[in-house]
Amino acid sequence: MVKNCNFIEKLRGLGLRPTKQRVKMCEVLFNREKTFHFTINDLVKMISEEMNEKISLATVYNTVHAFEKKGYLKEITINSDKSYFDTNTSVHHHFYDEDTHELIDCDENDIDPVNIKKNITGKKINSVEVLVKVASDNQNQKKLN
Amino acid sequence: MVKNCNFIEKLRGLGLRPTKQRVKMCEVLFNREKTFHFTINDLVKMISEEMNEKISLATVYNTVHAFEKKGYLKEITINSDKSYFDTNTSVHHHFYDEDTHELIDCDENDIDPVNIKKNITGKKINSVEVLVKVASDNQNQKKLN
DNA sequence: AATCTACATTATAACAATTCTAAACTGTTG
DNA sequence: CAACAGTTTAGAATTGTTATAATGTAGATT
Repeated sequence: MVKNCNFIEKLRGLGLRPTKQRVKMCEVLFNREKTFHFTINDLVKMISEEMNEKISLATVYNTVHAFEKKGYLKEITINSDKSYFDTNTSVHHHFYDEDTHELIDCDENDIDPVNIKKNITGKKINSVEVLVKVASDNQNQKKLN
Repeated sequence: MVKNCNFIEKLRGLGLRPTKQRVKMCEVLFNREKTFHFTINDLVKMISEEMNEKISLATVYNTVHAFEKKGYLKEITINSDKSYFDTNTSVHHHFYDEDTHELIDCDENDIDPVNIKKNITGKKINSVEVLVKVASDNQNQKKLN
C-alpha cells in the first residue's frame, strides 16, 4: 500500500500542488490492488462514502482533468452519455455491457493484436483502441415493469 | 442524383412514414457523392443553409435516431462531448487526428478484421469499433491543447 | 372525398453532465 | 511571516439531449 507521503511526492513530480483534496483523491483512486473505471459521479460517491469526506464537484472535475492531462488517469471513449476514466493508463481494450453500462478490461489474450496496414501520411499512431459493445443474448427477454 | 421519390420509397421500406421533414433530411444526408460525419448541430445548420428550411430541433433528433435505429445512419463514438453520426453504415473503423480533431474513415484495406477470441458469457457482441488516434510525426512534441 | 387514427412534428420545459465565475483559501517561495 | 500564484468552492451558466403535450398529417377505412 502506498502511503500519503508518496502521493505527495508523486503529485509534486507531476507538477501539481499536493493539496488535501488531491491527496485524498489519490488515495481513493490509486491506493488499490486493481485498476478500475469510474465516472465523475462514481468518484464523488466514493469520496463521500469511503473517505467520509466532501470535496466540491468542481474540484473533482478539475482534479480528474489535471490528472488526465498529466497521464495519471486516462479517459475512455464509450458513448456520449458521460465521461469514463480509467486508472489503468496503459493501452488496452474494453468490453462495454450495454445492459448494465459496465466497462470491462479486455484481457491481453481476448483480442488478437490489431493490424493497421495503412496509416495517414505524415502521422504517427498514438493509440489503437478497440471497444467491443455487448448486450444480453436473451432474445425473448421479459420486460419487467 | 437520387430523386425524392426514391427517398419516399426508401423510407417506406424502412417502415418510416415519408414526411416532408424526413424526405428533406434524406436529401441533405444522402444526396451526395461521399459519406460524411456530422453532429446534430451540423445537420441543423446544413438543413437551414443548404435547404433553406426550418425543421424543429426535436424532429432532427427524433429523425436521426429513427434513421439510426433502422440502420440508415450509424452513431460513432469519438468523445463524450456530443454524438457523432456517419452516413456510412458499413462496418468500418476510424482514424482520429488529435492535432486537427478530424475524423477519417478507415478504408476496408487499412485494418485487418479484429478477432475477438473470448467474449463475456451470456452476452452477444453488438459491435466492434477500432479508433486509431494519430498525431503529427514531426517531433516528440507534447500535446499543448 | 370525408373521416379516422396512429404516428409525427413542434415549441418549450426539463434534465443531466460539465464548465464558468468570482470570492475565499492555501501551499510555496523568499 | 508576507505575498502571491495556484486551488477550492458554491452556485450560476452553458450545452447537448430528452420529455411533454398540443397540434398536424399520412395513409387506411369508410
